[in-house]
Amino acid sequence: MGESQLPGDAAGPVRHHGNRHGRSEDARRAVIRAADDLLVERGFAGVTIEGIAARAGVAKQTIYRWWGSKVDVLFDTFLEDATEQLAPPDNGTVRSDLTAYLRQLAAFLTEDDAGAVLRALVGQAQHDPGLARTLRESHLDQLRNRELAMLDRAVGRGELPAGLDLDEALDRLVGPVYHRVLVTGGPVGPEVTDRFVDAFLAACAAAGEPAPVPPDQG
Amino acid sequence: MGESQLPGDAAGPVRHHGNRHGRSEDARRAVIRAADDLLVERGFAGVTIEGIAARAGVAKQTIYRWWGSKVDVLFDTFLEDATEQLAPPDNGTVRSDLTAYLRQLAAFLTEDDAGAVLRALVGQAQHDPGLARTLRESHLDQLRNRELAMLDRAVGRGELPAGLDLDEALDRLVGPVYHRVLVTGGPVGPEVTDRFVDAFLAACAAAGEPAPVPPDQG
Amino acid sequence: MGESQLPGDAAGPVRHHGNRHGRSEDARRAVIRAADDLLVERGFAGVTIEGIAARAGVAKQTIYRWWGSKVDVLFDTFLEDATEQLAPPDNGTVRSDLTAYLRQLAAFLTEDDAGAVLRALVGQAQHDPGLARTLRESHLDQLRNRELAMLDRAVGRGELPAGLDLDEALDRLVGPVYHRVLVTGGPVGPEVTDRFVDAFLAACAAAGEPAPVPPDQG
Amino acid sequence: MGESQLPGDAAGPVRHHGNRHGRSEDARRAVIRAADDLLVERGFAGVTIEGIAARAGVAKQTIYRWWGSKVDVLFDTFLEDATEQLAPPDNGTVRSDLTAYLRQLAAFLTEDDAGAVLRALVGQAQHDPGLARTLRESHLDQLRNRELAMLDRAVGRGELPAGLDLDEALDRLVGPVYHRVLVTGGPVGPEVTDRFVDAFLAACAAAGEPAPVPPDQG
DNA sequence: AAGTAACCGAGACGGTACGTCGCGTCTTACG
DNA sequence: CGTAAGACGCGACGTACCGTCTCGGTTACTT
Repeated sequence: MGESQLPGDAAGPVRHHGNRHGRSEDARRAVIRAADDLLVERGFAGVTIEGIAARAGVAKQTIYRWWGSKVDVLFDTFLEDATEQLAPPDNGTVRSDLTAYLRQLAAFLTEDDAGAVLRALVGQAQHDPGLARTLRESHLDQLRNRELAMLDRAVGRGELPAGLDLDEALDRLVGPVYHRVLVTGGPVGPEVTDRFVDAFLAACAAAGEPAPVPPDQG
Repeated sequence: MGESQLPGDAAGPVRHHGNRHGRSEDARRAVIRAADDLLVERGFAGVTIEGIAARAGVAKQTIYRWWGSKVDVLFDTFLEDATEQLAPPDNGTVRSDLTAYLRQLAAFLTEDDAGAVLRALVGQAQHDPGLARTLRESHLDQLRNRELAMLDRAVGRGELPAGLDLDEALDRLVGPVYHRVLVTGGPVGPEVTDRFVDAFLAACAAAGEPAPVPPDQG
Repeated sequence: MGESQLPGDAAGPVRHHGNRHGRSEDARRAVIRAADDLLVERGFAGVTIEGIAARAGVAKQTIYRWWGSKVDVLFDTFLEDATEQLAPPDNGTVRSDLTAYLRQLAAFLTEDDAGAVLRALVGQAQHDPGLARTLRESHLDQLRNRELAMLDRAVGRGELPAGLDLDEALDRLVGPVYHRVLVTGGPVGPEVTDRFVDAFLAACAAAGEPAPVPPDQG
Repeated sequence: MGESQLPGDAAGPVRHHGNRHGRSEDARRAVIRAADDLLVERGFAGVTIEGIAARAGVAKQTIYRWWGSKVDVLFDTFLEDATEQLAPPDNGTVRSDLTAYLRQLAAFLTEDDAGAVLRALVGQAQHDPGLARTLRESHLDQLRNRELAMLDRAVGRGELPAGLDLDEALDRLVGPVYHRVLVTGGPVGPEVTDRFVDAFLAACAAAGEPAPVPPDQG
């Protein structure tokens, strides 16, 4: 999983074809493109190594040389178009940041091709602990850190209470969105995500004051 | 999907054996049991029709006669042991109900065998819209209705504001739990779920009053 | 093989249907008819117990109750229409008897439905010694005896030499016909079979005299 | 049927191993050998693609890649060991040639493993016109041509009448042998085949002279 | 007239083998 | 040395029939 060895990123236009100078960039892109297309056209089960190879005009061995499985290829497919697509913003106010980000997240998950890939990967991760780990380490953790930074900026600005557990706060924010997308299939339009932000901010505001509803006595 | 036709339904010791009167109850249970065991022991990929058949001492054709796929079998596996396992309680107070339920939900998803099946099904549903639909219609909707009733009781008692959108409220409650389980893999122990309930109640309380933090002007 | 128990042959029109008095004649005929049709329409491989049962509107068990296999059914099929179809004639002269019989045999094997069944059975008998034995004992031996009697009559009339080995003579007569039908697929029209008879008779005639060509000295 | 594409043809140690240059010769031989063994040990019904694959240590797909059915494999099995096994001799005299050849043929059909394969193929050909055609075109016709040449040499030497229909003559010669082997199961030892030759030669001799028995008047 | 027993249809069952698909590994020839 | 090509052993797929079984219904001989 995730054993994809990227080619010489910095080295400029390395672009060979059946030679001794490193992997073929053409082949790499053809594979990723083919995998993406197949996922969108035929769904996860329709993505096979043989299918990718045939569609990309590439030998199976070439795929196995650089990736470990079809999930690995999809993973690169995902990284290719999605890495910077989900950028927690920095607009200056919590409300603005959060509403913007949740709208962006919802749209990404439901409308973007890369979002479809992510859903497929998260789905597959339920069957495959190794993939789950790779997925988190290679992507979700970075994203999460950027999301946490967004919250941290709000704390710095005094918009969120200092003692807030940012991890849990984040789950309370994005959790409902993921839940609708992955589990209920319910709508996640801007009105919905905006209200999620409202509720989140209301809870945070209340947490900074004496709780108006006394805790459970039992 | 979900094309399993149950036999003698409600009552009566209907216990046939492969004749014109319907399917063999023995075979049905052996299949479901085998699928469950295989999922727990070897994971989703380790569940195969051939494997189930061999383990259950049943012919493949018998499985194909009554179920459409391994997912279908797992679905019945899930219904078998989980239908009543997740019962939103009615303890008399919101806080008590919600903390109890979220603890129960988290434990189910992370510790119970049926929870493992549910995670697998939700994962597979990401690749299979038909399964997603069946899963919701056959199970998740009922559960959700019971969950909504739990919230509704709290509204009736005046513990939650009357104008609350219960659907969104529910997503804000259980969403963070599912998110941790399905996406981040973070912990969902009682302390965590209790704090989720705290935050939820705080937000609801605030919603019933003039908001102490003014909404974003932009 | 050949375990078909025929019903009370002599007892008149025994014709019941789901009772305790013996097998259903309707079912028996429907089965035989279905098997015959299937053989002609779809060939030997297209004859299956399930297919016969479905086509005859009969339960599989009914077939297994009275026959042992599809070959057994075909066997009855064959006996039904072919037992008396191949009757070595008694016209008074060898030449007449033999030409008539060989023409009849060739036509039966190549044109008659029952001939198709016989070819199928002989074919199957190559794979199945048990069937081969049954086939000979139940049918071919009787036929052969009638054929031998035909030759014996000719010997009695002095038309064939007294010392003739009738078994070998018969093989020299019908063997070429079977060979063409079963092996080469060559034509076996009346002109051909008539010439076979000519040659046979010529050899027999020569055997009654001093051989004009001296035997090999080596 | 007979769609087996042979590799390196005539000569040269072409010995590849499952690459772009053609099929694996090892696999081909293992398959043929396994099929042969299974036929001899368990009969035609005991020959299955799965059985062959297992015994040969070969994947089913490899068999299906190069052959179309078990009959196809048996066909190659047969060609492998039998092509030159039946060689009509050229000893200089008809009697010598024919007695030798008929003995050889009878022994081949009744004792040789390849003979068993041929019997199975001829049997199967009764159910399968395609196989019948292939069998004739791929093997029997060549053999027949060699047999006809043997007779033709005798005609050239003046040992057989010039006007003889060689095709029919051949059927009269080998037909009785095939008949015994395929139909009656009667013995075909040297004494028997020698007498078949005697009769054949007697008929031919008589055909060259005024017939001592006048033809039928009716 | 009721009971009973043999045969019927239907069809589910545990199996074997089918022919296909995709896996991941391999060997080669080319550039 | 990386590539396209593709054969290989392997495992699982979903299907077709096999031969066995249990069932409820029908019918005609008991009693």
